[in-house]
Amino acid sequence: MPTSTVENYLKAILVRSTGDEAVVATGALAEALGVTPGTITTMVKSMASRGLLEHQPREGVRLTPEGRTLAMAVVRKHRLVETFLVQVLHMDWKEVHEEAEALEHAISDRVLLRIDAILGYPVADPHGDPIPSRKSHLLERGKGVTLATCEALKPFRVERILDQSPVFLEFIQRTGLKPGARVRVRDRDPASGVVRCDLKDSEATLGLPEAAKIEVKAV
Amino acid sequence: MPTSTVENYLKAILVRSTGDEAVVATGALAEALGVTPGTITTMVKSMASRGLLEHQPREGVRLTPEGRTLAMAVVRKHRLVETFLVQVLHMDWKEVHEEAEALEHAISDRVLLRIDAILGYPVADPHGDPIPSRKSHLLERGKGVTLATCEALKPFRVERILDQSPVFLEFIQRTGLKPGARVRVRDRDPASGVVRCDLKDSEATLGLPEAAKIEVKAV
DNA sequence: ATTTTGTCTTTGACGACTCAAAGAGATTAT
DNA sequence: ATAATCTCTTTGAGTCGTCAAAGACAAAAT
Repeated sequence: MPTSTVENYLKAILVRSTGDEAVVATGALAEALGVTPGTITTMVKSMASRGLLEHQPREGVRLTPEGRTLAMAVVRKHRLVETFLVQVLHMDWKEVHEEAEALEHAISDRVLLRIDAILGYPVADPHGDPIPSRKSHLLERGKGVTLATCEALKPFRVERILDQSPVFLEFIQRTGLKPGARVRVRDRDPASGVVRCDLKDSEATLGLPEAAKIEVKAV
Repeated sequence: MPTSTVENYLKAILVRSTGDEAVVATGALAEALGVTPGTITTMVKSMASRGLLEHQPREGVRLTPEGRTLAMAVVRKHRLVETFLVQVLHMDWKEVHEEAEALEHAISDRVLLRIDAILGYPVADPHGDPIPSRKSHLLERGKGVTLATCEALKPFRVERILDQSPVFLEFIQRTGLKPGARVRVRDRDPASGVVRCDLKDSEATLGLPEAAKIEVKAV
């Protein structure tokens, strides 16, 4: 039974391990977890000795199958809890991320199953992030189509919000760019870095980096 | 913000501090928390220096008003969570104690308020234990009327189960002696230590120490 | 009054997690 | 090629919660 610290390390590595190599730099982890680089080195060594990951000094870190499975379970818990807090406890979707951050380490599999059942086995959380199934070993990555890259003037639907920070979610809330919303890019100006979108009966203006955090799908 | 260990110490002291003096022996805590006496001494000293309790060496320990308030909040969380797990998640009431044991340290006040509201501000958990209100500073003690002491042949109602251990709850479940059940003591034999009770359409036989763990109220 | 017994405290140590600061490797710039 | 820079690792130290074992105290027994 990993401690909640180890669970957080696993989760941070998993959501950052992209593509084939799936190697994550220790510096990125230090940044993400808010600890000093030395702390990461120490923890990573101990996790490696427990078989949760492989550590190539000065290269980075890669989850073993076991570490990956554990990490997936944590992500699953987190996203199911988020969904539960919104759907059943009617909490504000801007608040639930941090609540789930604590709860994900305290909830047993038994309770999680009940939650899953009550929610009707959802496949995505309120931010549009996919909820891994119980046996899944793959974390679906974003397809890469976002408001920063999608074709202009064609209709899309917001699929997923790739940034959980309160300020950004507050903006999403304000503009109505939540998962499920219909959206069309009116124009995109690389020079000024501004994207203008039309929604059902409103419009939104945002910067390119922010647009890249809103994944969309053709509709 | 106390750690979950400190919260457990506070809770253990609170539920054991009876009557006026409200002094708890450190040995009782060691027993209850499953740690060695030396550990209790160490923790108790650090909690005393934080103003959560007073420690009379070789006498015992007494919560300060601050410690008491904190402890009440933990008990409140525990019992609300238990109630939630049974009523909303439809979990078996025999399982919820240990689940709540973990969850009580991870749930924010915000979430707790939602839970409280959804449950309709209950005043007792599934075992009949009173749920302290948000500002309450008193932990209601058992009135002392139990199946071991109540008048025979008169009708009573089960009010509260004073033992949360799985084996005992399993017995309660089996016999139907759950809070709310109507019960009448047919006879009590001090020589053999046996109490026989009638329920709605069944009967139950139990030992005197066990009968003392079932609080009842005249009806 | 002295010994025994039971309970509580002290001491030294350890594992998990963390930091600050110094050191080592690798990459980029000059 | 050498220096500068950036990133990562090492080292020494600290906190929290824990244990085992040795010591101190007080109440009960003789």
